[in-house]
Amino acid sequence: MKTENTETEILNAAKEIFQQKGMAGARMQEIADKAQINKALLHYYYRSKQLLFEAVFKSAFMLLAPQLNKVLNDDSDLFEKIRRFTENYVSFVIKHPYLPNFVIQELNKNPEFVLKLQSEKNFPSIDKFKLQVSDAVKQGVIMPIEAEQLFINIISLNIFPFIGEPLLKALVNVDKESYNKILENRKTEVAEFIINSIKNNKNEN
Amino acid sequence: MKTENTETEILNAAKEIFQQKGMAGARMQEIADKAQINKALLHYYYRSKQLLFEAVFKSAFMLLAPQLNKVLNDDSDLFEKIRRFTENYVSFVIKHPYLPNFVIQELNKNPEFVLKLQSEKNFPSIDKFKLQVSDAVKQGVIMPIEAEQLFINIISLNIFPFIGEPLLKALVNVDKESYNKILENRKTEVAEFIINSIKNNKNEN
DNA sequence: ATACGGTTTAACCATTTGGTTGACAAAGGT
DNA sequence: ACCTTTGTCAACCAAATGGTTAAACCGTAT
Repeated sequence: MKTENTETEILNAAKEIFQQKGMAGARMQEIADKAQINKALLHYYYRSKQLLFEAVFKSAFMLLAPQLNKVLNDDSDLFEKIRRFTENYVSFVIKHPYLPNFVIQELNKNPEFVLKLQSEKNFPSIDKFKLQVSDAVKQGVIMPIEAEQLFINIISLNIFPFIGEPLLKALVNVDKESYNKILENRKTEVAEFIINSIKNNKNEN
Repeated sequence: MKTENTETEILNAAKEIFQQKGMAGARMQEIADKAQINKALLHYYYRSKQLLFEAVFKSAFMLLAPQLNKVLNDDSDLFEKIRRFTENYVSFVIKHPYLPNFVIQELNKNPEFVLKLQSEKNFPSIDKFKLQVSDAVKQGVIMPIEAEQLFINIISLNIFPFIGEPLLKALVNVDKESYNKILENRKTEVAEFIINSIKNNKNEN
């Protein structure tokens, strides 16, 4: 009886395959091979491809959510928060290289999926961040900007370089190694780029 | 004999299906249905799913490339160029909503694809942009920044809000209509955000 | 030892899917 | 008129694919 072990073995194999090939491109047999078990076991534990996929997807999102919460519900100072998030995010994605792309991609092909996620307890909420931004604006720490726009900017600058890697690597015309250096530099560059844009230079208090 | 017409009819149908469902998710029968022709005709004109897909992909990229060239090889002033690009890009994507996501996605699943694209004559090159940025830095118009980083920032801020729409819409917690308003505002907001970040305030010459 | 529960497998099944074939129609040249 | 080329289709095919089944396996409680 390996019981519990097999189930997670399957989930791990499924994560790899689904995240690399997507729902449509993944093959149940390939997942079974990677988990080194009989294909029937996939159905024994997860009933169907759809359900196995949903387990993988939910698990992936649950890994991503706390990352996003770092920008949204952390209590630290706005600038510090931006710095910490941009620095942490790179290391996170290096550990899970296919994850952001996977989540984005499947969400695009299945937009109603988001409803299931939103009902989860720890789904990130932007409310606290909005207050923090409007406070910073009122106190003259930063130039007027809508929290939504700032949030979208932060996320875009951090996530897209990974999702668009093949395209950007070709456009910037560098090899894998140089691109990784560029990404490494972004750990600090992006935060300064953002802060530089929003900080209010007229008030030096 | 409708000849020439059928071929483009197929390509148009294939574009829609492939861009929405990706290579793996697309079905030849569905493309034939959308083109209102017999499935055998798909193979008569394009031999295989792979070749039909490549035709669609290349055509999609050829639409995207000139957009990117606007940032790279246009002769206008740096700030003006950034403003024009961010403004134009939104209208472009509204016309081709699935296109950027499609290109990014298939490039991720097929990174060697990029080689075929790079050999094309009008593949965007960053060289001119690099010169322009380093000149602007030398002349004190903008703060020191590497052209590659600036380029990645511009592209990220403009493309990601579309690719990540389902995710961002949920995180920012707004409906389709409000999100579109946010995107509309970004036509100008993004350019100012970028320029604000890089422009040198100390030299007012 | 035996019976029982959950676990695992090989073999199997129905459907889907990309691709092919052969007949036939519609021009177009001679 | 007749033959060749091109375009179109219904029917067909083999392979792949998600899913099922019935039997075997195995630890454990009786």
